[in-house]
Amino acid sequence: MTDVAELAGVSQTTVSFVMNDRADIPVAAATRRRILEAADRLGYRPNRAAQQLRSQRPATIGIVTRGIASSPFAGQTVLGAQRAAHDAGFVCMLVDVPESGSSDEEIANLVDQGIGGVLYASPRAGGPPVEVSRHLDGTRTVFSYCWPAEGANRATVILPDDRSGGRDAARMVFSAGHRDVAFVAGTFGEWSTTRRWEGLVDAAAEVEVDADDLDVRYGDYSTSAGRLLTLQLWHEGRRPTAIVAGNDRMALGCLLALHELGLTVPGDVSVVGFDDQEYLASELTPSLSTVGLPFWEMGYRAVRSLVDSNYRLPVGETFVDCIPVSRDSVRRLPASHI
Amino acid sequence: MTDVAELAGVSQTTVSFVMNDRADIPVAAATRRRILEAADRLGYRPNRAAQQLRSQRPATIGIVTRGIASSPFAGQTVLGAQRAAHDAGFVCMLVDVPESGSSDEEIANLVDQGIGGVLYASPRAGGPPVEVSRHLDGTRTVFSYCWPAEGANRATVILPDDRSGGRDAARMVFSAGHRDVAFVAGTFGEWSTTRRWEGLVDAAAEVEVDADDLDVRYGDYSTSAGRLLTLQLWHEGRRPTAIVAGNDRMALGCLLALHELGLTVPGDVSVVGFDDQEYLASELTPSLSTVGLPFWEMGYRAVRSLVDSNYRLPVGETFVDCIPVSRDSVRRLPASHI
DNA sequence: CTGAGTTATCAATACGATTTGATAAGGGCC
DNA sequence: GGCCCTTATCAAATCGTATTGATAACTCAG
Repeated sequence: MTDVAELAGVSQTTVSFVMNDRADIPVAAATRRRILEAADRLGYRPNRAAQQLRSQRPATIGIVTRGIASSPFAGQTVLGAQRAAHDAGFVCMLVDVPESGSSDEEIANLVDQGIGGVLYASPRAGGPPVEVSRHLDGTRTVFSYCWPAEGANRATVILPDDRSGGRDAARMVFSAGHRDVAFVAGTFGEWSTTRRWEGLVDAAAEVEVDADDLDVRYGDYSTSAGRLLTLQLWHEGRRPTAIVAGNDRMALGCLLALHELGLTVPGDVSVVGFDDQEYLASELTPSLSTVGLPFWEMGYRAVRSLVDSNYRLPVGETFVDCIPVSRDSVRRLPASHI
Repeated sequence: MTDVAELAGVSQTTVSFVMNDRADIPVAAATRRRILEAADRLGYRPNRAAQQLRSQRPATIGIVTRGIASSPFAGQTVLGAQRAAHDAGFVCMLVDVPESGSSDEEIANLVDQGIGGVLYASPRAGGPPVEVSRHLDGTRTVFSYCWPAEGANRATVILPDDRSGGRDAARMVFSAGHRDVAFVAGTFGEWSTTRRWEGLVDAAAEVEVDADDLDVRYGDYSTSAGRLLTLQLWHEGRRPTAIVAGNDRMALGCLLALHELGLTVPGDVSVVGFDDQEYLASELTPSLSTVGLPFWEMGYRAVRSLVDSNYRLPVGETFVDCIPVSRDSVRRLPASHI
């Protein structure tokens, strides 16, 4: 910056004013031009460390992910977060932590960076609540698809609206005329599982189907569980015309099981998934009707709330709508069938 | 730090020496203890910006990923990278860029941070070569599973050994007695596809199978391509006893197709995948024998080479072994069958 | 012509650490 | 005792920027 000042024949102070586009300080147009030219010629780039040291204003956002590696989804959250950070002139620092265990040191490292806030992102609502490191005590934190172990009611949490998502999924089959529907669900008791089930019940009520007539079986969100539960249904003599699966992997399991049973999808049975998992849902045969989770938007809104004072997420839970995607795995039943 | 010095009754200089564990400067044990105690009491944490400004030593590594969001693999690279960075006291800054298009500004941002080096990570060798931003000119860069568009021969590149991986995959079926093997391959001409094919030919030679007797068909690494190519094989009257698929998604396509054809896996046909894709390979029925890619190690070694001067990746290509995983989708043929 | 207000610029300081060069005290040797 | 070497400590300079308070030149109303 001193070099630029010298080349432009002004003081370093003035250069700083120009570089920061300070509206409250007038700089002659000619001077401004000379400075910008000099900066350009010298390829001047600001020294972030110096900026930060002097201004004390944070310029980076910490993203703490639980299991980015194991999930095809966490990445979307990170992308949304990055966009929001970038829009506000922030940069992102990423730390991945195991689902349990504190990684205290990593977090401390992050905080030392002079962070403007932290996004704590999980790819799913399962697993234990987040043990928040003490090092984050003075730092604004937003939780995405997870809750802190302590003070969850005072935390800012952003969540997909799994309930309305479940409703969306169920409507896909109900509106196609199906009435005998099975729910091949994920892990029993897990937040998302319960919410999706509630949504399914909502949708059933809309078409005057009694919730008790819905056959629900719980597994663990894996492909093999989807397959086994489906086989189990048939072995018990149940013959639903449609299956709503807990997620796309389970839906794949359903597909495999139905194949084994000599049934076709959607000819004999319709199947709906959940997640709109990349490289999976759209590629299966038939392509899977499913409900996508709004990870990108969750990441975006969470971080925007950290960097943009005109935009604040409220304390408590904020829900973001899921994104239903209609594809080929649902067949409309002929009217006579109903 | 000044506070710590005051509380401990020493100069700030001495505190700095203790905090940095400087071996070349002797500090009395008692003094050291007093300082550490004071630091602990005050909850002292160093100001990274100040450290960096003064020392001019970089403390962060930039990770540029192409498409972290869309891939279940990139995450592993990031994890390995993070471990290596952390081990050397570095922290990671992450930027995701679209596969084509420069994201110049994001990269400039990264470099301004005072970066110690950059890892350019792609989840697959496909796509166009990386257009490296000019802003990275003075920065040491390592490429993982991709090459720079310019000066590729002078770049440091770390790659999975897809050829030996292909060999591993093929050996799984050859050593189980299969001789009539089809290769349901990925995108034609793509680096990985070619290398895997070469490996397959290597393995064929080992058991004296002529490469011309291998039936190879190219698709695009998608599940639906795997399915269509498999159906096509059978429609043309081919009856291989084993299929080596270009990746796990294609292997899944094979499974689906074989189901449709009324065949069982591995009873009638054995299938081998590639990637050991999380949530997929191990969950299918039968669980998929496959070959994992060493993403974690690639990330680790790449970044270690940036932060640890005792460990340097050579200029040019470095290959890391793939990780064969034997599961249930391959059946050993009875000896009489051969 | 004067004083106040505006415009354009700068000198000096502070941010919190690292690093350099200096100083003082103690020990060993002749 | 004088000299040198080692040990233990510190004062001061420095990194590159943002910020504050001052200054000089100019404008304009009275």
